[in-house]
Amino acid sequence: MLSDNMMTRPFAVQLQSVARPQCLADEVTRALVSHIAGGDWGPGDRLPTEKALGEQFGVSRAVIREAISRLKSEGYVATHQGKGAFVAEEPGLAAFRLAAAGSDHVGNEHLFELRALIEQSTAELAARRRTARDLAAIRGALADMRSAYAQDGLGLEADIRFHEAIAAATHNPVLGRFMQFVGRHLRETIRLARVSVAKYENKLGEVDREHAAILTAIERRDAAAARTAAAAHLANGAKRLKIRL
Amino acid sequence: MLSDNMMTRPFAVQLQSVARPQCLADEVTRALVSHIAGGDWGPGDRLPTEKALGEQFGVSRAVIREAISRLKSEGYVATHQGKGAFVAEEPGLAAFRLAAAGSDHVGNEHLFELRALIEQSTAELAARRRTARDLAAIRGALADMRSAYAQDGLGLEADIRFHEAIAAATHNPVLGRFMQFVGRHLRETIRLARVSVAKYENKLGEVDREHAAILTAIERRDAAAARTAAAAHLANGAKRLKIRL
DNA sequence: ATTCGTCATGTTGTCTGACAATATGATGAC
DNA sequence: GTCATCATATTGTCAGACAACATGACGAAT
Repeated sequence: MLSDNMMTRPFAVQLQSVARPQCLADEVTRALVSHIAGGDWGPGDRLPTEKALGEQFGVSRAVIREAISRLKSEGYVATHQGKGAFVAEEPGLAAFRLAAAGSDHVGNEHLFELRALIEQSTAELAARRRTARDLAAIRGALADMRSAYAQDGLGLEADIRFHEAIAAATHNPVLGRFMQFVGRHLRETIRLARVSVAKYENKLGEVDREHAAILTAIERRDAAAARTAAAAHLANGAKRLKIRL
Repeated sequence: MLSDNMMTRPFAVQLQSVARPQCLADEVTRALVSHIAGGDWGPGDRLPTEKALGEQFGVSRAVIREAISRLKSEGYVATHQGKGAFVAEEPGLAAFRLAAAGSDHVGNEHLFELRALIEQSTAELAARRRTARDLAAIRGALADMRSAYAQDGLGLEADIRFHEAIAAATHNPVLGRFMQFVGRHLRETIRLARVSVAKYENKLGEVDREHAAILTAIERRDAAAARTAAAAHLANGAKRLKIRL
């Protein structure tokens, strides 16, 4: 990687592909991560010095430092002044990315399935733990969604708030934040589905009934019913999205 | 944040707390992230120029660039040569961290609960989709664990392999990698529990029976039983860890 | 008057060199 | 042998310079 012809010197023409890095630090970061994830450098190993890496990649120390700075914040390496940079015991443990270190994209069906699983468990937990406040937040989001429907809107933002309010009702902050993370990654997917459902199939009533069923179960503190209702909602959502699970 | 007295110049003594930054880029990164997460700078807003930030924080442009480089790789900002750095539409969406942007640590009970939820769903899916190969991998890990028991070991590494093999059997790469992520964060917690269980309570047989129950359910492709068995394993694990859920 | 090229300015991207702070081994005094 | 001292190597930081790009102002050509 990083072949000579594109990295010899500042003048890297490289006008072939649409993907133009435009940032040497990106390239170097990718290269270093793949070295670590690929096992070339194992936990505890010392990386080459910044000077050596700079010469190897044909870039200045500043670029190398930017790349290593990223590796540090992602938990791939730890540096010690005067000693060097060392691969961490559990490289990459600091942050989770949906796309694996090597590949670039993740199939929507896999992501949607992950969301479906979490959502079911979240609904179940929310039914057990929701307070009156939580319930009010969930009801409020559902009401906003209905207002949006009435005004010919999609209610996408309220939809997301609805699910995030349920996640908050679990009173598990990590769970809540992860739901949020996954949900927002699916946001565009959800939006497209919502458009087609609303405009061409007129199934917003169906979606609303599913949401109402979840809310009712959470109101009644019926954990099993909440899980079932969430599962139904997500399964139908997958159908509407033409995703097969 | 980053009050003047600690960032005026290279000579930042600051010998009060145990947390010694030792890296200005860390500090600047934290400050910038908290500005964005805190809403001071909203999506689409332009950040101050690198020069201005450098003067504001009392550090050189190189440090600012390292910090912004991290923000870019975490999806907080996007930069455009000649224009500036702009807050992303969905700041921080690129990576998920267990500790929220502001706080530093996450309670083990919350993390363990998240793992328990995922593990149940994972076991259920694995029961539906496992191939013969998957089954062999799971069996192998369990066998290794038993060998470790017999040799007076803890079998911790085989334990982790057991659960990761189940995750792999779902054939959902995102789910598998997330399980791995959470599991490794809990590794130390699990290890401590395993030590106490093995040495002082002699309950390794109990653990083994729970693992075997999960395996059997997956063998039989009995999704409901797999979920139940996983739930029981995690609930008992919580007890052994003295975590109340 | 409009359009277009040119220029000046500001910003990010990169390079270079220097020094400070820290770790490590070698050297030498005791 | 022990310990202080020094030289060296490496990361952390600073400073200045130039390249690449964006933007608006200005003026010439139509």
